[in-house]
Amino acid sequence: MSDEKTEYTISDLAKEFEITSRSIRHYEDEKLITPLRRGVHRIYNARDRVRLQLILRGKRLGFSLAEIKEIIDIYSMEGEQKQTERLLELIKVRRDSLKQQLKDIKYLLNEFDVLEEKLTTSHQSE
Amino acid sequence: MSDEKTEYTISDLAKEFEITSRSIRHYEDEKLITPLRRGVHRIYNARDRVRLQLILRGKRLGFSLAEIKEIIDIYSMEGEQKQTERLLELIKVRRDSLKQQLKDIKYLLNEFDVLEEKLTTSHQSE
DNA sequence: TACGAAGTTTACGTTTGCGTAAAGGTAAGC
DNA sequence: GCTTACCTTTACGCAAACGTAAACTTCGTA
Repeated sequence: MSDEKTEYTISDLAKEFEITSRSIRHYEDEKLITPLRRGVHRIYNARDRVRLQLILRGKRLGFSLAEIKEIIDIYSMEGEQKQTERLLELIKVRRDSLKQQLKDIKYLLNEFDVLEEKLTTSHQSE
Repeated sequence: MSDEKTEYTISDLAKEFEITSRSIRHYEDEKLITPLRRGVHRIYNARDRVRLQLILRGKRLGFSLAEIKEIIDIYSMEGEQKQTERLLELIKVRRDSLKQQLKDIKYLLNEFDVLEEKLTTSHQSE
């Protein structure tokens, strides 16, 4: 009845996302994720798991861990009395960057289409 | 009547793309671009300029220089008798990666929309 | 309770992508 | 020929993002 699962060990998450435990500990060193401790062992919850997903998504997009931390911090501050203006500014910058990436991707995908077309048709006519 | 311009110095390109000459030389060290030489000086042509654009596009997408070289090599082999199968395979891998990035970007852009909405309306109601 | 699997900290090593001198060669204009 | 701006190579430096080894500790279970 609970949300899927409520607790994970470091190797649970490492396996699920196909990364090393070392990486996860590194993200913790860099303050991107802060699991609870049961004694000396790290205990991750659903929230931590979502954070890890965000980290990996950010990495796939080419963001540095510092940038990802910035983005994650935006999320963590939700519904706060923080500096709303600053948050909106951060979002704007990030959004512009992502939109540029969108263009780049569409350009490359199109190039691939053209190239593939060229390759398969020339292969056909032999 | 020719194509825009036929020759560029290293600083021409550095200025145009807002990077350092050092970076361009580094890309050459890594075999991503190989300009002609007039004596000891590097001379870049339109083709080199396109390559540089591809390099920067790849970087914006988070690819490593090694990966970008692989992509560029695909282009350079166009219309050859190389291993067509291998090229199609490389394209497929790259395309899958780009499509994943597309998903990631759309996800984040949507999150930003939601977050911005939340921020501006709550700001309004105060 | 003894063993093996998995977890922990500490710390040095490695790769990538340039930055940054150092020490000079070259080309254009005066 | 001298200055100035720009180019060259060589090479050490450095931050980021982990890899990897060492030397334990802890937990499940047989």
